[in-house]
Amino acid sequence: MLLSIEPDGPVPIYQQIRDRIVEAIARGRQPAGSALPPIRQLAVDLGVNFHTVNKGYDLLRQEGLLRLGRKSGAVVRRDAGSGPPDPGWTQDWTGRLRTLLAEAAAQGMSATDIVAECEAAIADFAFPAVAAEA
Amino acid sequence: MLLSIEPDGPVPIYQQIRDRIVEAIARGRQPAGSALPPIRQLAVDLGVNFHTVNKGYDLLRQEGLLRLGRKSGAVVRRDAGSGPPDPGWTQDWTGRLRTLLAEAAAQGMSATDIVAECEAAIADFAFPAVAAEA
DNA sequence: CATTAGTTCTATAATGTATAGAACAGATAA
DNA sequence: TTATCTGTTCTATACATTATAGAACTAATG
Repeated sequence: MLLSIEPDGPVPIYQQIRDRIVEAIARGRQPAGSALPPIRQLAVDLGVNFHTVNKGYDLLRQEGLLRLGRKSGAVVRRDAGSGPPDPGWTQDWTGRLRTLLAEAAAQGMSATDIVAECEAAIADFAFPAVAAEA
Repeated sequence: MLLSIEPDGPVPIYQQIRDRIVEAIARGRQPAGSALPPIRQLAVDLGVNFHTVNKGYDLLRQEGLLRLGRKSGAVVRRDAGSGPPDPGWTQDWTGRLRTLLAEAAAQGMSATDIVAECEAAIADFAFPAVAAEA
């Protein structure tokens, strides 16, 4: 199964679809150029309406991560090796990051634990091989 | 001004109120035991309905960060020095963290830049002084 | 030309958000 | 006691979002 969804959760289905695909891209399971399932097919697989999948794909297109074509279908447009992100996006993302990390600090998580969780998450991602490693 | 709000933004007002207070707690500007403005007063200051503020406060109460009393008002219940967070909360938070960091990786941000942003955010927080520092 | 797959349109039901007003329940102070 | 302050609960309305449903359209491919 490419995607797993919680239909009765608090987060909207189209948002879950978007999130799972973003994670798949970050982990290298969907590199730039790879194809995603057609809207209608994925909708059947997940047991949801095809408009819901369309909304998730369209979100990814707005974020620059997907290219949608008539017959070409949904193709990944960006991944970890596609160059630096848009400055406007970075500013927005930083704000969301600070809110999320602030929540951890307020809940009593230590600074070292927070950093450890961040590094553990990053360890699962597929970054392009750097020229100078040694 | 204790709080600033974007009324026409995509994120709900009650969520913004919750987020700003979480950040204030993490930064030590609202330590455990400190009082927040009364619901009706903050509503006037922000120019929103008092039910909206109530919803934000109630969210923080559900998260264990606020204690709400009849006359005592809204008082911060937890901060960075109140001990380790709930395991169930940690699991949920880790999932949200991974999604957010995956977005950065998919957008082309490097691993070192991501870690740097995390550490920059944490640098603004007020963690309790550790016994062994040297 | 037929097929495929995304796109656009209307429509409906359910849920979430924000506002509004009223009343209630404790706790404190005059 | 009485008045005041504070969170709490209730109904109600208006608007936006979410999810479903069906139909038709557009462009590219075989």
